[in-house]
Amino acid sequence: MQKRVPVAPDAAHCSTCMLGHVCVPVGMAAAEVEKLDELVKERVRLEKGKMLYSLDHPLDAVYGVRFGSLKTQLEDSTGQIQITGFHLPGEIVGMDGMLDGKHVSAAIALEDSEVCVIRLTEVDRVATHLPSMQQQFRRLMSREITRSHQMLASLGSMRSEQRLAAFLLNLSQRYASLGYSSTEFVLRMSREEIGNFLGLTLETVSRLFSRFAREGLIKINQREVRILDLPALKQLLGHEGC
Amino acid sequence: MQKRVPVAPDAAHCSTCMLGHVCVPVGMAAAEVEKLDELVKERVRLEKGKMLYSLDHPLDAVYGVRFGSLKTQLEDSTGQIQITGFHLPGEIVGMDGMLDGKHVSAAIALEDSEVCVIRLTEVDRVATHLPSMQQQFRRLMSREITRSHQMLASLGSMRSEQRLAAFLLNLSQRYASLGYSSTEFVLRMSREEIGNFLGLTLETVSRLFSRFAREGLIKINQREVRILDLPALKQLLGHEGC
DNA sequence: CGGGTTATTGAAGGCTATCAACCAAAGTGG
DNA sequence: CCACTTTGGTTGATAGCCTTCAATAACCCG
Repeated sequence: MQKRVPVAPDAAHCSTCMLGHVCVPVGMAAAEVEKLDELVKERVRLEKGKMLYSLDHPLDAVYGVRFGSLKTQLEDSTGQIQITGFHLPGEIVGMDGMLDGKHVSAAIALEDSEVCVIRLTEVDRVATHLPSMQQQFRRLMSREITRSHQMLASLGSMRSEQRLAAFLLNLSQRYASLGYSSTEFVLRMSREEIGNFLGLTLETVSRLFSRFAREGLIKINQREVRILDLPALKQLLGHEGC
Repeated sequence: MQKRVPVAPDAAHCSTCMLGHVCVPVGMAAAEVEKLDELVKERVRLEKGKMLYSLDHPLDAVYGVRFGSLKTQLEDSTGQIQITGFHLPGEIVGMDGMLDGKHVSAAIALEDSEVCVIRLTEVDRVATHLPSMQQQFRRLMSREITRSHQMLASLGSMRSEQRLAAFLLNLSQRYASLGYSSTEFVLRMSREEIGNFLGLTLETVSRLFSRFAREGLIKINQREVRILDLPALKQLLGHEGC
Protein backbone atom coordinates (compact mmCIF):
# COMPACT_ATOMS: atom_id res chain seq x y z
CA MET A 1 0.00 0.00 0.00
CA GLN A 2 2.76 2.44 0.94
CA LYS A 3 6.33 2.34 -0.10
CA ARG A 4 8.51 2.98 2.92
CA VAL A 5 12.06 3.80 1.99
CA PRO A 6 14.84 4.09 4.55
CA VAL A 7 16.89 7.23 4.19
CA ALA A 8 20.26 6.32 2.71
CA PRO A 9 23.33 7.69 4.50
CA ASP A 10 24.17 9.94 1.58
CA ALA A 11 20.62 11.06 0.93
CA ALA A 12 19.39 14.56 1.57
CA HIS A 13 19.00 15.45 5.23
CA CYS A 14 17.26 18.41 6.79
CA SER A 15 20.50 20.39 6.72
CA THR A 16 20.84 20.03 2.96
CA CYS A 17 17.19 19.96 1.97
CA MET A 18 15.98 22.75 -0.27
CA LEU A 19 12.83 23.08 1.83
CA GLY A 20 14.59 24.10 5.01
CA HIS A 21 13.25 27.62 4.99
CA VAL A 22 9.63 26.45 5.14
CA CYS A 23 9.82 22.97 6.70
CA VAL A 24 10.87 21.70 10.13
CA PRO A 25 13.99 23.89 10.32
CA VAL A 26 12.02 27.09 9.64
CA GLY A 27 13.69 29.93 11.50
CA MET A 28 16.40 27.81 13.15
CA ALA A 29 20.06 28.74 13.20
CA ALA A 30 22.15 26.88 10.64
CA ALA A 31 24.31 25.33 13.35
CA GLU A 32 21.23 23.84 14.94
CA VAL A 33 19.78 22.50 11.73
CA GLU A 34 22.76 20.16 11.46
CA LYS A 35 21.55 18.35 14.52
CA LEU A 36 18.25 17.61 12.81
CA ASP A 37 19.84 15.22 10.37
CA GLU A 38 18.96 12.16 12.37
CA LEU A 39 15.36 13.26 12.80
CA VAL A 40 14.10 11.64 9.62
CA LYS A 41 15.00 7.97 9.29
CA GLU A 42 12.43 7.03 6.72
CA ARG A 43 10.38 8.40 3.87
CA VAL A 44 7.11 7.28 2.35
CA ARG A 45 6.35 7.43 -1.32
CA LEU A 46 2.71 7.75 -2.25
CA GLU A 47 1.03 7.31 -5.59
CA LYS A 48 -1.75 9.69 -6.51
CA GLY A 49 -4.89 8.86 -4.53
CA LYS A 50 -3.10 6.72 -1.94
CA MET A 51 -3.66 7.27 1.74
CA LEU A 52 -0.81 8.23 4.08
CA TYR A 53 -2.88 7.59 7.18
CA SER A 54 -6.56 7.41 7.93
CA LEU A 55 -9.11 7.71 10.68
CA ASP A 56 -8.27 5.81 13.87
CA HIS A 57 -4.84 4.72 12.70
CA PRO A 58 -2.36 4.89 15.57
CA LEU A 59 -0.39 8.13 15.54
CA ASP A 60 3.32 7.92 16.27
CA ALA A 61 4.69 10.33 13.71
CA VAL A 62 4.00 13.45 11.72
CA TYR A 63 4.97 13.93 8.11
CA GLY A 64 6.74 16.65 6.18
CA VAL A 65 5.79 16.86 2.53
CA ARG A 66 8.94 16.43 0.42
CA PHE A 67 7.42 16.67 -3.02
CA GLY A 68 3.92 16.43 -4.40
CA SER A 69 0.85 17.49 -2.49
CA LEU A 70 -1.71 16.04 -0.08
CA LYS A 71 -5.16 16.79 1.20
CA THR A 72 -6.25 16.15 4.77
CA GLN A 73 -9.89 15.47 5.56
CA LEU A 74 -12.26 14.65 8.38
CA GLU A 75 -15.12 12.20 8.03
CA ASP A 76 -18.10 12.37 10.35
CA SER A 77 -20.36 9.53 11.46
CA THR A 78 -22.64 9.98 8.44
CA GLY A 79 -19.75 9.69 5.99
CA GLN A 80 -19.77 13.41 5.29
CA ILE A 81 -16.28 14.58 4.41
CA GLN A 82 -14.65 17.92 5.15
CA ILE A 83 -11.29 18.75 3.65
CA THR A 84 -9.26 20.66 6.22
CA GLY A 85 -6.23 21.49 4.13
CA PHE A 86 -4.15 21.10 0.99
CA HIS A 87 -0.50 20.64 1.76
CA LEU A 88 2.48 21.57 -0.37
CA PRO A 89 6.15 20.67 0.05
CA GLY A 90 7.62 21.80 3.36
CA GLU A 91 4.31 21.63 5.19
CA ILE A 92 3.65 19.22 8.05
CA VAL A 93 0.61 16.96 8.22
CA GLY A 94 -0.66 14.65 10.94
CA MET A 95 -0.57 16.96 13.95
CA ASP A 96 -4.15 16.36 15.03
CA GLY A 97 -5.27 13.45 17.16
CA MET A 98 -2.27 13.38 19.49
CA LEU A 99 -4.57 13.68 22.50
CA ASP A 100 -5.73 10.10 22.10
CA GLY A 101 -2.79 8.87 20.06
CA LYS A 102 -4.78 8.09 16.96
CA HIS A 103 -5.52 10.05 13.84
CA VAL A 104 -8.86 11.81 13.63
CA SER A 105 -8.40 12.57 9.97
CA ALA A 106 -7.05 11.06 6.78
CA ALA A 107 -4.27 12.27 4.49
CA ILE A 108 -4.42 11.46 0.79
CA ALA A 109 -1.96 12.21 -2.02
CA LEU A 110 -3.27 14.54 -4.72
CA GLU A 111 -0.44 13.47 -7.00
CA ASP A 112 2.57 11.19 -6.74
CA SER A 113 4.24 12.44 -3.60
CA GLU A 114 6.82 11.74 -0.95
CA VAL A 115 6.83 12.61 2.73
CA CYS A 116 9.49 12.50 5.42
CA VAL A 117 8.49 10.46 8.47
CA ILE A 118 9.11 12.40 11.67
CA ARG A 119 8.64 9.98 14.56
CA LEU A 120 7.64 11.60 17.82
CA THR A 121 10.12 9.41 19.67
CA GLU A 122 12.85 10.82 17.43
CA VAL A 123 11.64 14.34 18.15
CA ASP A 124 12.02 13.68 21.86
CA ARG A 125 15.42 12.06 21.40
CA VAL A 126 16.77 14.89 19.25
CA ALA A 127 15.45 17.36 21.83
CA THR A 128 17.82 15.94 24.46
CA HIS A 129 20.84 17.36 22.65
CA LEU A 130 19.05 20.18 20.86
CA PRO A 131 17.06 22.10 23.45
CA SER A 132 15.40 24.36 20.92
CA MET A 133 13.76 21.32 19.32
CA GLN A 134 10.82 21.58 21.69
CA GLN A 135 10.30 25.20 20.87
CA GLN A 136 10.61 24.43 17.19
CA PHE A 137 7.94 21.77 17.33
CA ARG A 138 5.64 24.11 19.19
CA ARG A 139 6.13 26.68 16.47
CA LEU A 140 5.20 24.15 13.79
CA MET A 141 2.05 23.16 15.62
CA SER A 142 1.24 26.78 16.27
CA ARG A 143 1.50 27.44 12.56
CA GLU A 144 -1.20 24.86 11.92
CA ILE A 145 -3.42 26.38 14.63
CA THR A 146 -3.04 29.82 13.09
CA ARG A 147 -3.72 28.46 9.63
CA SER A 148 -6.94 26.77 10.63
CA HIS A 149 -8.08 29.82 12.60
CA GLN A 150 -7.64 31.89 9.49
CA MET A 151 -9.66 29.36 7.54
CA LEU A 152 -12.38 29.78 10.16
CA ALA A 153 -12.38 33.49 9.43
CA SER A 154 -12.67 32.76 5.75
CA LEU A 155 -15.57 30.33 6.11
CA GLY A 156 -17.26 32.41 8.76
CA SER A 157 -17.26 35.84 7.24
CA MET A 158 -16.45 35.76 3.53
CA ARG A 159 -18.74 35.30 0.59
CA SER A 160 -18.03 32.83 -2.16
CA GLU A 161 -16.02 35.12 -4.43
CA GLN A 162 -13.90 36.29 -1.51
CA ARG A 163 -13.23 32.75 -0.38
CA LEU A 164 -12.08 31.67 -3.81
CA ALA A 165 -9.96 34.79 -4.23
CA ALA A 166 -8.38 34.16 -0.84
CA PHE A 167 -7.78 30.55 -1.84
CA LEU A 168 -5.99 31.56 -5.04
CA LEU A 169 -3.92 34.22 -3.30
CA ASN A 170 -2.97 31.78 -0.59
CA LEU A 171 -1.79 29.21 -3.13
CA SER A 172 0.02 31.91 -5.04
CA GLN A 173 1.93 32.97 -1.96
CA ARG A 174 2.81 29.44 -0.94
CA TYR A 175 4.10 28.57 -4.40
CA ALA A 176 6.12 31.77 -4.37
CA SER A 177 7.79 30.87 -1.10
CA LEU A 178 8.73 27.54 -2.66
CA GLY A 179 10.42 29.38 -5.49
CA TYR A 180 7.75 28.64 -8.07
CA SER A 181 5.78 31.17 -10.03
CA SER A 182 3.24 33.06 -7.99
CA THR A 183 1.12 33.83 -11.03
CA GLU A 184 1.06 30.56 -12.89
CA PHE A 185 0.43 27.17 -11.37
CA VAL A 186 -1.55 23.97 -11.69
CA LEU A 187 -4.33 23.17 -9.29
CA ARG A 188 -3.77 19.67 -8.00
CA MET A 189 -7.31 19.30 -6.71
CA SER A 190 -10.69 19.05 -8.42
CA ARG A 191 -13.45 21.67 -8.37
CA GLU A 192 -15.32 19.42 -5.98
CA GLU A 193 -12.38 19.32 -3.56
CA ILE A 194 -11.96 23.08 -3.71
CA GLY A 195 -15.67 23.49 -3.06
CA ASN A 196 -15.64 21.10 -0.14
CA PHE A 197 -12.66 22.90 1.36
CA LEU A 198 -14.24 26.35 0.93
CA GLY A 199 -17.75 25.38 1.99
CA LEU A 200 -19.12 25.80 -1.52
CA THR A 201 -20.47 23.50 -4.20
CA LEU A 202 -18.40 22.51 -7.19
CA GLU A 203 -20.79 24.41 -9.45
CA THR A 204 -20.24 27.64 -7.56
CA VAL A 205 -16.48 27.18 -7.79
CA SER A 206 -16.70 26.55 -11.50
CA ARG A 207 -18.93 29.58 -12.05
CA LEU A 208 -16.59 31.80 -10.08
CA PHE A 209 -13.55 30.65 -12.04
CA SER A 210 -15.43 31.46 -15.22
CA ARG A 211 -16.48 34.85 -13.90
CA PHE A 212 -12.97 35.73 -12.70
CA ALA A 213 -11.71 34.80 -16.17
CA ARG A 214 -14.45 36.84 -17.88
CA GLU A 215 -13.53 39.84 -15.74
CA GLY A 216 -9.87 39.49 -16.63
CA LEU A 217 -8.67 38.59 -13.13
CA ILE A 218 -7.35 35.19 -14.09
CA LYS A 219 -6.95 32.90 -17.03
CA ILE A 220 -8.03 29.35 -16.40
CA ASN A 221 -7.81 26.26 -18.55
CA GLN A 222 -8.94 23.15 -16.73
CA ARG A 223 -6.58 23.10 -13.78
CA GLU A 224 -4.01 25.52 -15.14
CA VAL A 225 -4.31 28.93 -13.55
CA ARG A 226 -2.67 32.17 -14.51
CA ILE A 227 -3.26 35.16 -12.29
CA LEU A 228 -3.58 38.27 -14.44
CA ASP A 229 -4.64 40.93 -11.99
CA LEU A 230 -3.25 40.27 -8.54
CA PRO A 231 -4.20 43.69 -7.09
CA ALA A 232 -7.83 43.24 -8.15
CA LEU A 233 -7.96 39.83 -6.50
CA LYS A 234 -6.58 41.31 -3.32
CA GLN A 235 -9.08 44.10 -3.49
CA LEU A 236 -11.88 41.56 -3.51
CA LEU A 237 -10.89 40.62 0.02
CA GLY A 238 -10.38 43.96 1.62
CA HIS A 239 -12.86 46.71 0.91
CA GLU A 240 -16.12 45.07 0.08
CA GLY A 241 -18.54 45.22 2.95
CA CYS A 242 -17.47 48.52 4.44
CA MET B 1 -5.25 46.86 33.09
CA GLN B 2 -4.63 43.32 34.31
CA LYS B 3 -4.20 42.13 37.83
CA ARG B 4 -1.23 39.82 38.01
CA VAL B 5 -1.15 37.84 41.21
CA PRO B 6 1.80 35.68 42.23
CA VAL B 7 0.81 32.18 43.26
CA ALA B 8 1.11 31.91 47.04
CA PRO B 9 3.04 28.90 48.36
CA ASP B 10 -0.08 27.38 49.85
CA ALA B 11 -2.30 28.15 46.90
CA ALA B 12 -3.70 25.48 44.65
CA HIS B 13 -1.19 23.91 42.30
CA CYS B 14 -1.79 21.70 39.29
CA SER B 15 -1.59 18.62 41.49
CA THR B 16 -4.45 19.80 43.70
CA CYS B 17 -6.48 21.72 41.15
CA MET B 18 -9.98 20.45 40.49
CA LEU B 19 -9.47 20.98 36.77
CA GLY B 20 -6.65 18.49 36.42
CA HIS B 21 -8.68 16.04 34.37
CA VAL B 22 -9.29 18.59 31.60
CA CYS B 23 -6.40 21.06 31.93
CA VAL B 24 -2.64 20.77 31.46
CA PRO B 25 -2.36 17.47 33.37
CA VAL B 26 -5.00 15.77 31.22
CA GLY B 27 -4.13 12.10 30.96
CA MET B 28 -0.90 12.29 32.96
CA ALA B 29 0.02 9.88 35.74
CA ALA B 30 -0.59 11.25 39.24
CA ALA B 31 3.09 10.93 40.13
CA GLU B 32 4.00 13.11 37.18
CA VAL B 33 1.41 15.76 37.91
CA GLU B 34 3.24 16.56 41.16
CA LYS B 35 6.15 17.81 39.13
CA LEU B 36 3.92 20.33 37.42
CA ASP B 37 3.49 22.35 40.56
CA GLU B 38 6.18 24.82 39.67
CA LEU B 39 4.83 25.31 36.19
CA VAL B 40 2.46 28.12 37.13
CA LYS B 41 4.10 30.98 39.01
CA GLU B 42 1.50 33.60 38.37
CA ARG B 43 -2.16 34.09 37.68
CA VAL B 44 -4.07 36.88 35.99
CA ARG B 45 -7.45 38.07 37.10
CA LEU B 46 -9.62 39.64 34.43
CA GLU B 47 -12.78 41.65 34.77
CA LYS B 48 -15.53 41.08 32.25
CA GLY B 49 -14.60 42.63 28.93
CA LYS B 50 -10.89 42.97 29.72
CA MET B 51 -8.25 41.76 27.34
CA LEU B 52 -5.76 39.05 28.31
CA TYR B 53 -3.62 39.67 25.25
CA SER B 54 -4.20 41.22 21.88
CA LEU B 55 -2.91 41.33 18.35
CA ASP B 56 0.86 41.74 18.01
CA HIS B 57 1.54 41.49 21.74
CA PRO B 58 4.71 39.49 22.36
CA LEU B 59 3.94 35.86 23.13
CA ASP B 60 5.91 34.23 25.91
CA ALA B 61 3.20 32.25 27.66
CA VAL B 62 -0.05 30.40 27.19
CA TYR B 63 -2.92 30.55 29.63
CA GLY B 64 -5.11 27.96 31.31
CA VAL B 65 -8.57 29.18 32.23
CA ARG B 66 -9.04 28.74 35.99
CA PHE B 67 -12.54 30.15 36.33
CA GLY B 68 -14.78 32.25 34.15
CA SER B 69 -14.69 32.15 30.37
CA LEU B 70 -12.96 33.86 27.46
CA LYS B 71 -13.40 34.39 23.78
CA THR B 72 -10.52 34.44 21.31
CA GLN B 73 -10.80 36.39 18.09
CA LEU B 74 -8.92 37.36 14.96
CA GLU B 75 -9.12 40.81 13.41
CA ASP B 76 -8.27 41.36 9.76
CA SER B 77 -6.91 44.46 8.09
CA THR B 78 -10.38 45.89 7.57
CA GLY B 79 -11.31 45.54 11.24
CA GLN B 80 -13.54 42.57 10.56
CA ILE B 81 -13.57 40.27 13.57
CA GLN B 82 -13.85 36.48 13.65
CA ILE B 83 -14.30 34.72 16.96
CA THR B 84 -12.31 31.49 16.89
CA GLY B 85 -13.39 30.02 20.20
CA PHE B 86 -15.12 30.29 23.55
CA HIS B 87 -13.00 28.90 26.35
CA LEU B 88 -14.18 27.38 29.61
CA PRO B 89 -12.17 26.44 32.72
CA GLY B 90 -9.43 23.93 32.01
CA GLU B 91 -8.96 25.03 28.44
CA ILE B 92 -5.75 26.60 27.14
CA VAL B 93 -5.66 29.82 25.14
CA GLY B 94 -2.83 31.61 23.39
CA MET B 95 -1.31 28.79 21.36
CA ASP B 96 -1.36 30.57 18.03
CA GLY B 97 1.28 32.98 16.86
CA MET B 98 4.29 31.11 18.23
CA LEU B 99 5.85 31.03 14.78
CA ASP B 100 6.70 34.71 14.98
CA GLY B 101 6.54 35.04 18.75
CA LYS B 102 3.64 37.44 18.82
CA HIS B 103 -0.06 36.91 19.16
CA VAL B 104 -2.15 36.89 16.01
CA SER B 105 -5.38 37.05 17.96
CA ALA B 106 -6.91 38.63 21.05
CA ALA B 107 -8.39 36.98 24.14
CA ILE B 108 -11.15 38.76 26.03
CA ALA B 109 -12.97 37.79 29.22
CA LEU B 110 -16.69 37.10 28.81
CA GLU B 111 -17.15 37.40 32.58
CA ASP B 112 -14.90 37.97 35.57
CA SER B 113 -12.26 35.30 35.10
CA GLU B 114 -8.86 34.09 36.16
CA VAL B 115 -6.18 32.34 34.14
CA CYS B 116 -2.98 30.53 35.08
CA VAL B 117 0.08 31.89 33.31
CA ILE B 118 2.13 29.09 31.76
CA ARG B 119 5.41 30.59 30.62
CA LEU B 120 7.07 28.76 27.77
CA THR B 121 10.42 29.05 29.52
CA GLU B 122 8.88 27.25 32.50
CA VAL B 123 7.51 24.56 30.21
CA ASP B 124 11.01 23.96 28.90
CA ARG B 125 12.51 23.99 32.39
CA VAL B 126 9.95 21.56 33.79
CA ALA B 127 10.55 19.31 30.79
CA THR B 128 14.16 18.80 31.84
CA HIS B 129 13.10 16.74 34.86
CA LEU B 130 9.75 15.60 33.47
CA PRO B 131 10.40 14.12 30.05
CA SER B 132 6.73 13.60 29.29
CA MET B 133 6.14 17.34 29.51
CA GLN B 134 7.00 17.76 25.84
CA GLN B 135 4.57 15.10 24.84
CA GLN B 136 1.95 16.62 27.09
CA PHE B 137 2.31 20.03 25.52
CA ARG B 138 2.04 18.50 22.07
CA ARG B 139 -1.17 16.84 23.11
CA LEU B 140 -2.62 20.13 24.30
CA MET B 141 -1.74 21.88 21.07
CA SER B 142 -3.06 18.94 19.10
CA ARG B 143 -6.35 19.27 20.94
CA GLU B 144 -6.68 22.82 19.68
CA ILE B 145 -5.84 21.76 16.13
CA THR B 146 -8.49 19.05 16.25
CA ARG B 147 -11.02 21.46 17.72
CA SER B 148 -10.55 24.04 15.03
CA HIS B 149 -10.62 21.41 12.29
CA GLN B 150 -13.97 20.27 13.60
CA MET B 151 -15.17 23.84 13.54
CA LEU B 152 -14.12 23.96 9.91
CA ALA B 153 -16.34 20.98 9.25
CA SER B 154 -19.19 22.71 11.00
CA LEU B 155 -18.83 25.96 9.08
CA GLY B 156 -18.12 24.20 5.82
CA SER B 157 -20.89 21.66 5.63
CA MET B 158 -23.65 22.36 8.15
CA ARG B 159 -26.67 24.56 7.79
CA SER B 160 -27.63 27.10 10.38
CA GLU B 161 -29.83 24.89 12.54
CA GLN B 162 -27.19 22.17 12.58
CA ARG B 163 -24.47 24.61 13.55
CA LEU B 164 -26.45 25.96 16.45
CA ALA B 165 -27.44 22.49 17.58
CA ALA B 166 -23.80 21.42 17.42
CA PHE B 167 -22.85 24.52 19.37
CA LEU B 168 -25.33 23.75 22.15
CA LEU B 169 -24.35 20.09 22.30
CA ASN B 170 -20.69 21.03 22.44
CA LEU B 171 -21.26 23.42 25.34
CA SER B 172 -23.43 20.82 27.07
CA GLN B 173 -20.67 18.25 26.87
CA ARG B 174 -17.98 20.63 28.07
CA TYR B 175 -20.03 21.76 31.04
CA ALA B 176 -20.72 18.11 31.85
CA SER B 177 -17.03 17.26 31.91
CA LEU B 178 -16.54 20.15 34.34
CA GLY B 179 -19.11 18.61 36.63
CA TYR B 180 -21.86 21.10 35.83
CA SER B 181 -25.28 20.31 34.48
CA SER B 182 -25.28 19.24 30.86
CA THR B 183 -28.86 20.32 30.36
CA GLU B 184 -29.00 23.67 32.09
CA PHE B 185 -26.45 26.43 31.74
CA VAL B 186 -25.99 30.12 31.10
CA LEU B 187 -24.60 31.38 27.84
CA ARG B 188 -21.82 33.80 28.61
CA MET B 189 -21.79 35.31 25.15
CA SER B 190 -24.25 37.45 23.21
CA ARG B 191 -26.30 36.41 20.20
CA GLU B 192 -23.98 38.50 18.10
CA GLU B 193 -20.92 36.65 19.39
CA ILE B 194 -22.55 33.28 18.80
CA GLY B 195 -23.47 34.37 15.29
CA ASN B 196 -19.99 35.61 14.55
CA PHE B 197 -18.49 32.35 15.81
CA LEU B 198 -20.91 30.20 13.77
CA GLY B 199 -20.81 32.27 10.61
CA LEU B 200 -24.40 33.47 11.02
CA THR B 201 -26.06 36.75 11.83
CA LEU B 202 -27.37 37.48 15.29
CA GLU B 203 -30.92 37.53 13.91
CA THR B 204 -30.58 34.01 12.55
CA VAL B 205 -29.28 32.82 15.91
CA SER B 206 -32.16 34.47 17.71
CA ARG B 207 -34.73 33.00 15.33
CA LEU B 208 -33.26 29.54 15.70
CA PHE B 209 -33.33 29.72 19.49
CA SER B 210 -36.97 30.74 19.27
CA ARG B 211 -37.74 27.92 16.85
CA PHE B 212 -35.93 25.30 18.93
CA ALA B 213 -37.96 26.50 21.92
CA ARG B 214 -41.22 26.41 19.93
CA GLU B 215 -40.45 22.85 18.86
CA GLY B 216 -39.77 21.79 22.43
CA LEU B 217 -36.06 21.07 21.94
CA ILE B 218 -34.91 23.67 24.43
CA LYS B 219 -36.21 26.27 26.82
CA ILE B 220 -34.51 29.60 26.56
CA ASN B 221 -34.84 32.74 28.59
CA GLN B 222 -32.36 35.38 27.55
CA ARG B 223 -29.06 33.62 28.15
CA GLU B 224 -30.36 30.80 30.32
CA VAL B 225 -30.65 27.57 28.37
CA ARG B 226 -32.33 24.34 29.36
CA ILE B 227 -31.99 21.43 26.97
CA LEU B 228 -35.26 19.50 26.91
CA ASP B 229 -34.76 17.00 24.11
CA LEU B 230 -31.11 16.03 23.78
CA PRO B 231 -31.75 13.12 21.38
CA ALA B 232 -33.68 15.36 19.01
CA LEU B 233 -30.85 17.90 19.00
CA LYS B 234 -28.38 15.16 18.21
CA GLN B 235 -30.61 13.90 15.45
CA LEU B 236 -30.48 17.31 13.82
CA LEU B 237 -26.79 16.72 13.19
CA GLY B 238 -26.73 13.21 11.93
CA HIS B 239 -29.37 12.12 9.49
CA GLU B 240 -30.39 15.15 7.55
CA GLY B 241 -28.86 15.21 4.13
CA CYS B 242 -28.78 11.47 3.47
C1' DC C 1 -36.51 55.16 36.66
C1' DG C 2 -34.38 56.03 32.06
C1' DG C 3 -31.06 55.45 28.51
C1' DG C 4 -28.56 52.22 26.11
C1' DT C 5 -27.57 47.70 25.10
C1' DT C 6 -29.36 43.24 23.81
C1' DA C 7 -32.88 40.33 21.96
C1' DT C 8 -37.03 39.30 19.18
C1' DT C 9 -39.76 39.33 15.18
C1' DG C 10 -41.30 40.65 10.40
C1' DA C 11 -40.76 41.50 5.31
C1' DA C 12 -38.05 41.60 1.25
C1' DG C 13 -34.23 40.44 -1.47
C1' DG C 14 -29.80 38.31 -2.77
C1' DC C 15 -26.60 34.68 -2.76
C1' DT C 16 -25.72 30.06 -3.22
C1' DA C 17 -27.49 25.24 -3.50
C1' DT C 18 -29.95 22.11 -6.11
C1' DC C 19 -31.39 19.90 -10.18
C1' DA C 20 -30.37 19.12 -14.77
C1' DA C 21 -28.42 19.23 -19.32
C1' DC C 22 -24.44 19.42 -21.97
C1' DC C 23 -19.54 19.16 -23.09
C1' DA C 24 -14.62 17.68 -23.10
C1' DA C 25 -11.05 14.63 -22.03
C1' DA C 26 -9.39 10.29 -20.92
C1' DG C 27 -9.77 5.58 -20.65
C1' DT C 28 -11.58 0.88 -22.12
C1' DG C 29 -12.38 -2.84 -24.93
C1' DG C 30 -13.65 -4.89 -29.13
C1' DC D 1 -8.94 2.81 -34.60
C1' DC D 2 -13.33 3.83 -33.16
C1' DA D 3 -17.75 3.32 -30.39
C1' DC D 4 -18.69 3.38 -25.54
C1' DT D 5 -18.11 4.61 -20.80
C1' DT D 6 -16.45 7.27 -17.09
C1' DT D 7 -14.92 11.25 -14.90
C1' DG D 8 -14.55 16.07 -14.37
C1' DG D 9 -16.07 20.58 -15.76
C1' DT D 10 -19.35 24.19 -17.52
C1' DT D 11 -23.61 26.51 -17.79
C1' DG D 12 -28.68 27.42 -17.06
C1' DA D 13 -33.12 27.73 -14.36
C1' DT D 14 -35.30 27.56 -10.08
C1' DA D 15 -35.91 27.30 -5.21
C1' DG D 16 -34.77 28.23 -0.64
C1' DC D 17 -31.88 29.61 3.06
C1' DC D 18 -30.08 33.25 5.24
C1' DT D 19 -28.99 38.15 5.31
C1' DT D 20 -30.38 42.77 5.38
C1' DC D 21 -33.22 46.40 6.81
C1' DA D 22 -36.47 47.81 10.09
C1' DA D 23 -39.40 48.19 14.06
C1' DT D 24 -40.47 46.71 18.60
C1' DA D 25 -39.66 44.68 23.02
C1' DA D 26 -37.02 43.24 27.10
C1' DC D 27 -33.43 43.77 30.03
C1' DC D 28 -29.63 45.77 32.72
C1' DC D 29 -26.90 49.03 35.19
C1' DG D 30 -26.08 53.36 36.73
